Amino acid sequence: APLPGTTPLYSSPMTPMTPITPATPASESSGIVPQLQNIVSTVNLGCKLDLKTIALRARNAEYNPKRGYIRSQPTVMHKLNTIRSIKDVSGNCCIRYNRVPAPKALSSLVILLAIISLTASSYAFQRFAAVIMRIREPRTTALIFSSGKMVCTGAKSEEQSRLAARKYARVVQKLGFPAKFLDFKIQNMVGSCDVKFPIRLEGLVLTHQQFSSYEPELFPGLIYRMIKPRIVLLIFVSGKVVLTGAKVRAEIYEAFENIYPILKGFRKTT
Amino acid sequence: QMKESEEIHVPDHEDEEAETEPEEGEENDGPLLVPRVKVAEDGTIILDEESLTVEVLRTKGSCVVEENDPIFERGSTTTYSSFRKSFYTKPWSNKETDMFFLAISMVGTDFSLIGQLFPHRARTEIKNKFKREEKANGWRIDKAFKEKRPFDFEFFAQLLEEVLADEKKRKQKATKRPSSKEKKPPKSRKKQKAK
Amino acid sequence: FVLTEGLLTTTFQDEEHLQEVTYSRSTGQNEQLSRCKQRGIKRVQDLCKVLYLPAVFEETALSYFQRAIEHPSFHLVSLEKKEILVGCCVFVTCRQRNWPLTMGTICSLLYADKELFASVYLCVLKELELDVPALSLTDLVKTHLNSFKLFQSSASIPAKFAEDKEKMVARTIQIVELASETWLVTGRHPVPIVTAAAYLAWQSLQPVGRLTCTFPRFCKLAGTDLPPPAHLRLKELNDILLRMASQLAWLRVLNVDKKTVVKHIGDLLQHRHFLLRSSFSSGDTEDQSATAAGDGSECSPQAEGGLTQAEGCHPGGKQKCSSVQRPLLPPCLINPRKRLRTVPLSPSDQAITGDEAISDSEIEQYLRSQEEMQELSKAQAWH
DNA sequence: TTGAAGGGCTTAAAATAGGTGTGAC
DNA sequence: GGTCACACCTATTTTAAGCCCTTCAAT
Repeated sequence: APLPGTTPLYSSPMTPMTPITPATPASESSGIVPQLQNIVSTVNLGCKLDLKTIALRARNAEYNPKRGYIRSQPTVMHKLNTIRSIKDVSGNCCIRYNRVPAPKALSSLVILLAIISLTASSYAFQRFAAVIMRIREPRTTALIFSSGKMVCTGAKSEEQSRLAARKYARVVQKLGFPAKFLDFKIQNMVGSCDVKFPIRLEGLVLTHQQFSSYEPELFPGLIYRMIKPRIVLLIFVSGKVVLTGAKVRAEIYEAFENIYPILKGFRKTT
Repeated sequence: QMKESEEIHVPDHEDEEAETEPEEGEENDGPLLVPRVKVAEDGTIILDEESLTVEVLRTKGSCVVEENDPIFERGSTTTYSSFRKSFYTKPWSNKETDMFFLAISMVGTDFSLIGQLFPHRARTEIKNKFKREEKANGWRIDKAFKEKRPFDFEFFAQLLEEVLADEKKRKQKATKRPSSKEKKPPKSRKKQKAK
Repeated sequence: FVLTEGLLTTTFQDEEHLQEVTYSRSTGQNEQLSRCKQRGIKRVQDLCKVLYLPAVFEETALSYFQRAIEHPSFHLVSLEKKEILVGCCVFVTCRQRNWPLTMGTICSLLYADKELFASVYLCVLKELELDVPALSLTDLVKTHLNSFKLFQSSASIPAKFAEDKEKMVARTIQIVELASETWLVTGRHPVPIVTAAAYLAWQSLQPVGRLTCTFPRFCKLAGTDLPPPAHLRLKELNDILLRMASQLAWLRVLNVDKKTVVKHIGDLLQHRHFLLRSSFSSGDTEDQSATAAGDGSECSPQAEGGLTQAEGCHPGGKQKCSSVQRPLLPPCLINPRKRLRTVPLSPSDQAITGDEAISDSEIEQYLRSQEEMQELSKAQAWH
């Protein structure tokens, strides 16, 4: 598969390129290479972690395991008129203030009761049980679990994702945990590109109905579930395409080369 | 038909004072919608939670259809529903943005903790602000993270209060006297203030 | 055991029979076998009644519901979703028979959250592998206009505002088709398009006295909603009409503007194919047009370093468009929304192998010193 | 009174995981 | 009634274009 930055530039989109043999016949190649936008990977650090310690000692970390309840106070009435949100003891917002929808405005007492019931007891403020950690180089975010498993998101290449994951592991090590670096694996890749011509989605959904879902009432893009490779594509009228669900980048490239000739068939009114 | 509850999501209010009023709605439905509440001697509000909960669960989707005879015609008009649960985020002014970067340099990337420094902002607002600034002014994020400052809650709270009060004052002035084009000299942004 | 095994038959008699058996059995001896299923069946029937659907729809909807409720993917979902499932099955049935029911209508009947309905609906399509035709805009025009109160004068509708229904439907359909041909429909909510087209149709059928009636007032008269995107659709349609009008010599001398162009909609629609061809670059150059509107096709396939530059040249392209032969393109390509983008990979980023050494000092910038930790806990205690 | 602008939600994918909803055993 | 085996909420990332909502600027 062609590599984005290293391949000689194609002087013309339709010109078959010489150096690397594409999977498809040269005459059918799109000449367009999808760009990777996001990579999700997992690693097992191989030891149990105390997330509270990590959150306290790392200044690039965040952790809200669970909550307490806010007890209703006489000041609730006052708060109603002066603030825009109520936060729980961890500082997380549990209630936001906006305007009551006009047609079915609720009486303020009902609102107050709802707020009290939510803050007082019946609502459990579920929080996520992982440390959220960020580094700037490569710019990524990681979820670190007490089991020692870690998820790394936001990298734009496989190598970046691996390097970032190693840095997170080093931070954890430096905090005193015997972290290892086991089973690094790319779990998902997202790519995007532009075919440079508008696409009649309503025509495409007719001829590829078994793979497509196009519901403009719900989402402006057509959702195309390709079987081989098993990739989901979001196709937009503008000609922009998003590809996701890949484990390796070749799947993104292959899926795009598969869809390109199909899209070319719908650039004009059908 | 069927207006009442709308329930759980907690809409809210803020617009006006309601304080004075247990006006309550008699306009809304029937006997059961309003849960009972009483005020204890110390002022604590006590809610008959059970009634509220039951109410909410019941209205949540169950028998809408069978119990009324809506006159919906085919292709009817009422179709454009918008039960959206989106929340409006007040735009960040330049000075508040400066405070945001100050917070970053004080506590790092703990958005919940930063949220405690901004009483009027939710964690998601802080997180979105961070992501937005990362794309638009990534260098400022880097700079703020590297320039560590001592974490002084009181200092921050006081400074923020001043900034917000200032803004409010300015806004009122602007609305009352539109002529004054003073507004605010567009400084900041580049050089940051705050000691 | 499955009570409904073999239930998905195709004839009315079979289905009715099995349905009866199912109901009595489950109520009589096996009550717990899905209380929610029984309730769901009842709700499907009620919903069909409320919507005045033809009798045949009910059986189809019921068979979908039973298929769905027994499908492994829906066994363990929340009760709330199961109730929405009812609406999805009715909705699917309507779609398959080209009955123009919108999601908004069904959501308001079910008192359901639109986003939740949407997710259940997409799930049903995926899991049951259903092929559902798109909502037919032509059919939607007919039924949507049917609810307008414009077709006979009354206390609230002056005679000059009343319009013949057939004429109104015919012209609205033509305008919707024009919108579709000019990329105004793809990816957009259908109802606002119809609303905007109906307004233009109504004005154009008798411009005298109606030109001064605003869009919101029109909707109020007709007793219909005015969804926010309808304003945008109206603006886009006006833009197209003006462009078409500029091709006709006798209109050019009249100096038509966005208000007066409405008077000539009849003429414009008559020659719409010709006018579209001549007012935009011809059909086949769509690929050139894309090139003209976007950045050069040369620079984009590969160079991502050129991304920011490419954005920089958009304004130029836009201006070019507005003057002469603008290509016929979707509005989202003509007025690209400026969005923040992540900075692209720099060459040095691409050189990363993943095996680089990691310095201690780099890691240490992420750690709090002993003093910082004390400050932090002190501050939190205070709070 | 209008619009424009800005921010946040929708859709897809994938791993991580506790607590709880759900219904058949 | 307890077990089982999922659902599914919270959270993270990233692109696409449309819609919704609020605020503020000109007319």
